Amino acid sequence: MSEGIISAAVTSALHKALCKAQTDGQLRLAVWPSLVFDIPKRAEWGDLSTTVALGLAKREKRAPREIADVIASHLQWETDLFDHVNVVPPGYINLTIKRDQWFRVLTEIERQGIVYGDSTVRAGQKVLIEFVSANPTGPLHVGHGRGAAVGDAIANLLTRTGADVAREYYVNDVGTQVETLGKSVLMRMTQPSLEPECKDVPLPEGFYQGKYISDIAMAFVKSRSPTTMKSSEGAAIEAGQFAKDVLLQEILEDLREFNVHFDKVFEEHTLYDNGVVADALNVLRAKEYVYTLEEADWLATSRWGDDKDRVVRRANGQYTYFASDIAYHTHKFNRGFQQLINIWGADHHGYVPRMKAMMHALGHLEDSFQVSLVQLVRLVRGGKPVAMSTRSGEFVTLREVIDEVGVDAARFFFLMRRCDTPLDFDLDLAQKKSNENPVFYVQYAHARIASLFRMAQEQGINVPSSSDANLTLLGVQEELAMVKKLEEYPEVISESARCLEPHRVAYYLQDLAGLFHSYYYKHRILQADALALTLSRLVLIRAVQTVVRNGLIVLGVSAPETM
RNA sequence: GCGCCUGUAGCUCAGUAGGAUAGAGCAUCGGACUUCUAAUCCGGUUGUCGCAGGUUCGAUUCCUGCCAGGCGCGCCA
Repeated sequence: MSEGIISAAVTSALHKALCKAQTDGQLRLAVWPSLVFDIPKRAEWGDLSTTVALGLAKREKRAPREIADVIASHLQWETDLFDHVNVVPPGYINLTIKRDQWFRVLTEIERQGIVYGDSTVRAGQKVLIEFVSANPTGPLHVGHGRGAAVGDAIANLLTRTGADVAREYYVNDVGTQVETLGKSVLMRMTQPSLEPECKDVPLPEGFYQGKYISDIAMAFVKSRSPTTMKSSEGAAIEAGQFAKDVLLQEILEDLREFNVHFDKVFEEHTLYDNGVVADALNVLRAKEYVYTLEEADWLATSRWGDDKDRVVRRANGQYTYFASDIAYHTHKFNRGFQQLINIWGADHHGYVPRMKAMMHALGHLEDSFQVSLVQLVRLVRGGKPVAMSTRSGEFVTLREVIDEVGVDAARFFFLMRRCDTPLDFDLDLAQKKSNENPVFYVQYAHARIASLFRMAQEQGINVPSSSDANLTLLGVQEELAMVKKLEEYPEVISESARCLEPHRVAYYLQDLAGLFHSYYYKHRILQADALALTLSRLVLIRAVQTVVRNGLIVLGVSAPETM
């Protein structure tokens, strides 16, 4: 179920009402309208409202108000579900749900527990999500961290909607950059720069500058006999391989610490070792999508909207990065994945059109490939941006951020904003233990509920099952508001998954936590002289706790019992 | 020059398969601790939804053109 039980019931009632209207000849309904409704902005407009009548007016050639009246007249019969049905000009149908119906939400959450919010909209779909894929030429920086958090959360969302999801990290270990990496290591070795005081001496432009290069150089020296220390071509390759392996392991270690795990680390060089690149290009050449011009091979991407055709093999015989990517994505499809999702830094957006073109060339729907572009992260401390520069190698690493604010805060902050807008990451705020800090605020709602349960336990009160509580005692406005919010959760998940937008979950959790904190302050939950009320309130807040936890799991943030 | 993203309250941002009087947090001002965690809560203030047209019963949302900011436009990866 991709929507809450109340929404589902209303959809079904609306469907029935339209059928009845059609059978009775009141509406033609040649084209069936989509049964959408939203939560009205104002409470006096009811719990839910639909604009189907407005949408139908043109096709039925009748006033929207009339159509709304017809539909409403049939909805009126659903007396178990609706308290009342109002038609408001120009043709809104406002629905007020019977109060008792709402309590079914609590029973449902109790029944489903950890899977509340899950759906089957992507059942049977094999999805490959490729993310991070940072080049193994240095440690992960904060931007990669955002990509990691976003990719992992999206993968969680897809799993929650029933997809069979594989997480993959693609390693560019072919080409000039590993060579440059090796040369950088050698240069640190051949200069007298292994001495600690020389680590800061900059290398010539175009080489990797970070201090980590010196560390790797030292490790490389230890692992090799001095005779192989010549700065020959062979030594550069060897040093590059060595450095790449070290850095990749460190990257994966950082990601593990960040609770990001991959099903597969896919190394680009295997595509060459196994002839996948040549095969993939041969297939495209057979379709006459690849042609030779001026001794280079081109893929005719401009046929499908790219600005120009792209070189796949250079005149010197070497394949381009794009050739690897063609092979890699061909290989993804060949492994049985139907939907490919890539999470990229926004600076790669210029690459998207040729990827879309590639899909056409490979004979797949353009929609089978989706990219989420993740914008930059700007670290802020004391209200001022933290200086970052990749050129000097003095960027802020993901590890430094994790060490400073913790995994939970880092992940939540990375997921707080829509990923295509730049993110200001406030390092001070992320560490605050107060309501200003959204992570803390949400986690604290979970912990506070756990604390209430402990307190109840001490008084000999266990949280009852919903069937053992009189839920109709839940009557105050704050309680109803929370239940309605809980009912929205499945749709929040399915919509976040559909749009690949995990930030919606973060916003939802802040709203829900806000409702809870406000409720907690206004109404006493544990009341010795009102046991029945206490029991029903415990059922309610357990449902809140379940949903907060489920949402945090999607974001990859822990749900603590105590704080 | 071409392309992509962004432009919503003082700040940071939600909201867009078109819907009713546009929201939240922060900041600011003023309140609430003999209390189940005050690690929290309550109230007040805040808008030409970048600008101009168009589509329509209705546009922050869709289309076109401008303006501003960011990013990208290699036989690099």
